[in-house]
Amino acid sequence: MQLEEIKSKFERFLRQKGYKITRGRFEIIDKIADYGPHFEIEELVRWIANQNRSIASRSTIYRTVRLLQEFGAIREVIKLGNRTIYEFTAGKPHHEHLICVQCGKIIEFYKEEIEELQDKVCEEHQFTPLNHRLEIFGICSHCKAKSHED
Amino acid sequence: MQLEEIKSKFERFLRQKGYKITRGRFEIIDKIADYGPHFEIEELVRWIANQNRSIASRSTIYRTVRLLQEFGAIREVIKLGNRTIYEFTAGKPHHEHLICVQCGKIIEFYKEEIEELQDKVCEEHQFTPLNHRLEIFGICSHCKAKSHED
DNA sequence: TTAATTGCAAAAACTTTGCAATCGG
DNA sequence: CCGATTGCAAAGTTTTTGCAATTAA
Repeated sequence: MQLEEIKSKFERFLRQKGYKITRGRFEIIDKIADYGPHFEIEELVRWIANQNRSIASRSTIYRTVRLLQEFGAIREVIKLGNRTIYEFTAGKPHHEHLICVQCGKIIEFYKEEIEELQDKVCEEHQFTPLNHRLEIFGICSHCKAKSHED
Repeated sequence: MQLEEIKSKFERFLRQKGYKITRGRFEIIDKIADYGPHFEIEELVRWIANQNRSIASRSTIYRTVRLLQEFGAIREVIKLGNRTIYEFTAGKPHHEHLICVQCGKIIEFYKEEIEELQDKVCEEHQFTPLNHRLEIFGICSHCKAKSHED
């Protein structure tokens, strides 16, 4: 999905909720898209603050991230210790993550069968799933190779 | 695994690390075992503080929870918003969780095939898994039934 | 006009830490 | 005795919020 498409869908979302279309909100989307697929809020706050023209305060960024989660463009994908890593899903299909605990590298994957098995488990428990998150923590191939050098 | 067995393994763990065997640490294990399988730290701190004989301060509880995680008796199993729910795994076999976002109910499940598929994914990425967490958020059967009453 | 939004600073919630006193081995 | 542990209070992080000024509709 194109960025412009997301923004116009977000605009519709805001209208439908009775919220206002402000420049700040859309500039934050641009910045998040620029930043890359994964970010932590404080990281984003500092990054935005360090740019020549500041577009939004810390509170507005926090509030907008919450709004974008509600809208569905952003997801909390990794919870590691006290850190939360968000993903700008931007219409990307659903997927899970491998996280290298050594270098922080994030690898995305999708396994249809895992999804199906989850649905099965939910059925067995008469549980209606809304969303899920699978995080696999470990060591990536690069870090493993590096540790063998010693 | 029996509580006493866990405690004696923990004792060995402490010795092996050059740490000390203190009464506080073992009383905290007892309290966690008493509390139930899932807890949040602040909840536990308040619960312990409200008992006639206080056994450990907030810092000691935080420090001991960290130690027990290192030891492997405790796991961070659910990360929801800014909350962290720990589990006293106590030698229970590995499993994942369904979390009802309405009432907070936690249902444990285990699906061998999901585990196998995860291993397969890791192999495909030459990724060495250390641990993982699968959280499925949704509505439990009880809450669904209740919402149909209206 | 009027209701939502923003920025700021303050507060809240959670967690870690420095330090002096204490305790275990 | 020596080094680890504890409790306390202080500080660190991350996130939320009250409020007055501003802005969108």
